[in-house]
Amino acid sequence: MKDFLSVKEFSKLSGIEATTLRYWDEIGLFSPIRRDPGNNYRYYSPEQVIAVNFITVLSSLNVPLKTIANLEHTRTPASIMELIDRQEYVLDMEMRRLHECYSILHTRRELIKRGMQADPSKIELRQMPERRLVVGADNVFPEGDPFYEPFMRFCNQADELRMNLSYPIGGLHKSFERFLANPGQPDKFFSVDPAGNAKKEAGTYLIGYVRGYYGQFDDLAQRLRDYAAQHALTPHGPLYAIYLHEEICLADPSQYLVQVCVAV
Amino acid sequence: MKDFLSVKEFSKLSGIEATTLRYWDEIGLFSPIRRDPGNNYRYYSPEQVIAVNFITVLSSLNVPLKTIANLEHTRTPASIMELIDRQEYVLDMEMRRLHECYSILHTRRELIKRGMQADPSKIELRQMPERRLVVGADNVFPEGDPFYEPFMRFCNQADELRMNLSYPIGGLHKSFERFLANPGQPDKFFSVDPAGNAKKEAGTYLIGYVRGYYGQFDDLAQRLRDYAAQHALTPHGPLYAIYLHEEICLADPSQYLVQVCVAV
DNA sequence: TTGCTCCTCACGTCACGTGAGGTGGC
DNA sequence: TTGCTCCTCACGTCACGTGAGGTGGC
Repeated sequence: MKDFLSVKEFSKLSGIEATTLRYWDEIGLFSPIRRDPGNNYRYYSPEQVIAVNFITVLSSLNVPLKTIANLEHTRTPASIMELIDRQEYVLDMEMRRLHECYSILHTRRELIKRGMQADPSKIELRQMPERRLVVGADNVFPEGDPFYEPFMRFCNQADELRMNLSYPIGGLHKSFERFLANPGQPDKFFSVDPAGNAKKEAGTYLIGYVRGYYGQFDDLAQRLRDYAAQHALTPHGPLYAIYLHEEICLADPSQYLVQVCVAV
Repeated sequence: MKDFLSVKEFSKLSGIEATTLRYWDEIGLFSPIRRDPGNNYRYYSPEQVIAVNFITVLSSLNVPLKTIANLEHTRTPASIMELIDRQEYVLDMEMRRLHECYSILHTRRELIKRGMQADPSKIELRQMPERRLVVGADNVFPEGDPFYEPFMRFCNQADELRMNLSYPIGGLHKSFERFLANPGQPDKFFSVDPAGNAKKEAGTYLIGYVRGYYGQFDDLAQRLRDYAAQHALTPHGPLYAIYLHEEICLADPSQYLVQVCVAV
């Protein structure tokens, strides 16, 4: 059998597992050009590496093996073109998706890191860069449960606002005064999406941290006000509460870490 | 159960199939915050949409559910960061891979289309743009089988030359004269990789097509020579035989379509 | 003879999908 | 009562992976 390759040889040449080659043969996707009539050994030709490489490209793109098998059985230039056309579109979508995932993970990591470095006991004054956001509609807080309804409404806006809820989220208070009056009830929710249509402006911010569930800022509100008074600072513009460590990082809601910042 | 969401409601909010939510509950990856003690109904809280969205991002990146489950059970900022670090690397690799697949499909489609438009009976003169290639080592043709050994050697160089054999391939003859003398035995093989380190120069090329297996150019060689003589053209530089429709497009090797071109 | 490769067959795995049969809420 | 949703349990699916037991080539 000098001019043919055994399963192992062909496996090495093509980079495909021998067990996969047997499976592909079994389902009729890709078979060796000959079988030894005596011992049933599979023998491939070197040229088959071209066809099998094309199959691996498609299968690595999650094209169902049945679809590829159909293609292999008809084998006309037109049908190949058609599949490639479709796949180029799918690939384009997939690459956009991966880009979005990258952006989601990156944004999350940045915020988690910020939370790990934060000292919840301190108020600080720092320059913050611009940050893009997608901001939801005005919240309406009913009696009773403080978060359920407005948060639900925010989530339901996701589609409409082309908002991806995998990004970190936060609450926006229209002014420092409104925060002081109702620290647990943000006027809007937002998601920290770097492709957002709204932005938190760059500038000097008064920053505080607090541990606890979304609604518990009572102590921090006072501390921020005192700090601002002592340093003769006038908060202006909206106040942002970004949930750095929540559900994802910590099982215990009382340990959630929130960063609160307002421009001064 | 006003403040809780049923499986269907949570499914709609999160975009995750109800059956998937049940499966994730079953394997201990993600469970509703409460169960009705009477009928065992699952009830989710709206806040859980944050955690589940993070899970879907990871699972859509093919992180094993067990890995995600471990993460969910420890839930520390440091362990999340570690996973995100790894995933950013994996994502980077994956995006490069998809880019390569896109390039492979695109290059193949271009050549297949060219083949569909070609008229094998005609010789033509055309301007061709530069094309990148990865060229293998010099072929050595032994007696007997004309293709097996050199083609095998070419395939085995793939790793070393960082050559991806999923791109279309072809044969290179160092000169028109060498092609005339031995049309079936190219001096080198090459792969049509747009990121290749070698190139086929842009310029005016004498182009012919032929149907048949890699080695059968006898008629075409003469026709090209006659055409060149009649039009007072002097072929120079290497001759390229690009296999437009082979194994992938056509089951019958006698119908393979090869484009032969040489600069004039 | 020894070690290696090859074969088939059966069963496992992962992340669900699909009914089947039955209960519960408005 | 009707229609809808929910439940569990069992089995199917896709693309392999993993031995188990046995044969064949150098």
